[in-house]
Amino acid sequence: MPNKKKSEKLKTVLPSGGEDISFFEQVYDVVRQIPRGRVTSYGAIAAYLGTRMSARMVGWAMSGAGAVKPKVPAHRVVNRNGMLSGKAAFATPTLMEELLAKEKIKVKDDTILDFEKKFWDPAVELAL
DNA sequence: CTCCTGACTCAGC
DNA sequence: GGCTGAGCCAGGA
Repeated sequence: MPNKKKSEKLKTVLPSGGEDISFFEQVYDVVRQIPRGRVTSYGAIAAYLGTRMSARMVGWAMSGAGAVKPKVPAHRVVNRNGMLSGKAAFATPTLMEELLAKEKIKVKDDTILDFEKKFWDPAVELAL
């Protein structure tokens, strides 16, 4: 079956230094490390990767989060406001909220309550 | 090959 | 204090 590495398509042009992983994989790696009951923002991940302004790429990387394995808890990633901007990208627009609810995360009006309290900063937790 | 859009964010008005 | 524009990287038409 002609299918082995879909990520190969996402092959990046990262500077030759040893890092062959793409920007997307870096995002996935960080997101997978998000502990249960915690959430983070695209900007935080982007900042952790060193590209604060490329938060869009982070969100976009999440577009393939459901297609990449192992599974990426994209539902724990929201925008800077804590709003579930990407809920529409899930199987169902309510799936994201449900998943968060299972982690004891309260969501009101598509926005995470106590967001800053449940906020998980990779730059701090991972202390890179 | 060029143009546009996209799960964002910041700065300016 | 809310809206608009610009910047970011990458992929699809």
